[in-house]
Amino acid sequence: MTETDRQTEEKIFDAAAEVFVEKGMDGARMQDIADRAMINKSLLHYYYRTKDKLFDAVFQKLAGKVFAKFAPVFSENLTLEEKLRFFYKEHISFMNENPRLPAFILNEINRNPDLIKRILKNIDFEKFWIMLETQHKAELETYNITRETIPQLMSTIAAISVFPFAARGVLETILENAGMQFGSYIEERKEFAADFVIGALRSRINKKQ
Amino acid sequence: MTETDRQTEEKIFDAAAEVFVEKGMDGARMQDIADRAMINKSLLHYYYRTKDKLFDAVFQKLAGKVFAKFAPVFSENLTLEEKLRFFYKEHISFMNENPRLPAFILNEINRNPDLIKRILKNIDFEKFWIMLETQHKAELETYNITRETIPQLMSTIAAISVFPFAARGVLETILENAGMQFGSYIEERKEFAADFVIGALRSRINKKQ
DNA sequence: AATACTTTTGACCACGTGGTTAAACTATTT
DNA sequence: AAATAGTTTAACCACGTGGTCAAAAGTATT
Repeated sequence: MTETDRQTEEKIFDAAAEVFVEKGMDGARMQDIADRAMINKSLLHYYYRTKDKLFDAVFQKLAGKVFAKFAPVFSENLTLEEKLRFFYKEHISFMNENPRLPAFILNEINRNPDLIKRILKNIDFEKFWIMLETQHKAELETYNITRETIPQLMSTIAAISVFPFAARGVLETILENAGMQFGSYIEERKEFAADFVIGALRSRINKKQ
Repeated sequence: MTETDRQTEEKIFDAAAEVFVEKGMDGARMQDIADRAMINKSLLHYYYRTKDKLFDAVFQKLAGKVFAKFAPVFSENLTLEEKLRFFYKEHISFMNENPRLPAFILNEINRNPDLIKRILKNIDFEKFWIMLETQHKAELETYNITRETIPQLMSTIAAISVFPFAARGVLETILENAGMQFGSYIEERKEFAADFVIGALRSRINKKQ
């Protein structure tokens, strides 16, 4: 099977993913997708009956991929601090290869909050906490991390890696003014992020409230 | 410009701001804006000739307001740590009153990066750094903050307050699963964010590299 | 009261949109 | 080879879109 013989459905999906990520659901045009897939517009409707269904297929797959990227950290046999370094290295690298994905997903969820529920409803956060607790009981105590502080902590950890991509346009302009490149900022960030969070965690030692 | 002029123009602007923030540029409809302003659609075009011009007016004003919120921190006579606490309290409160603003602005910039250049080009970041250096010379040295580390630091500080609003849909769903409210999460965050950053900064003391 | 000017309206338009349909083409089965 | 089922296409459509325009309504000036 040659390059051009790729299955039509796959060609459509890839083209749709490109256009949707670039323009968003509202800004995307079926004709644009058809053009990029180098097929007739009617074929879109033959494989995915409506724009909504096509968007849904694309979103579910891409969003699933992104959220899955948070998981493998827990299968590694590392200390909490090592896991943090591992996470930022992996996660920022992944996002750097798909730089528009975070903003796309966050924005579409903002447009239609139901989109995310299907993806997250399968995740058992209680189980996740138990796993964390059994793997890192001592460390959690040391850092004074409890079930109650998890949301603040986790959202902060995610914020530090995701935000630069969600706010890429702003950041690029500011960095440019300072004579820096977004690319090297991102490279730096892998280490900076881990150092920053680990520093914040260590400062919690012996500060039970 | 008469009294009724201002009223109409203001009514249009407010309605447009609502719709644009809610639906984004692509998703917004001129008819929808006219309906909310309770006027004829033609009147939109009478005051703001095109959708683009109307959007531009709205975006420039809202974005300007948001970025201006970062400034007043520097006019206060406080230590760096106090300023951080002050900033998070003020900034998160402001965003909580306009919860869709951050996602809207970030997304529209992502759609059209030129939008932000007009706003940021007037800001002199060199002057900003000099101000910071003169106000907090000793502290910057203590925390080992240099001109080079500023972008990483500042983007991290912003990330921690902005991200929860940009990712509100995801966060709300996750918090719900854990039996928590977004509102109380945000209230907690004002203090958590400051503690976290201050902790990270303190861990930099005597760690010159 | 008449005039000139501004604001508001309804009717209208060209165009791009997502979507449909019937026919043409291709592969598979009989 | 013929019939059948699946794939692809061009032509088409209803509709919503941003935008226009001339006339009406309202207001200020003379």
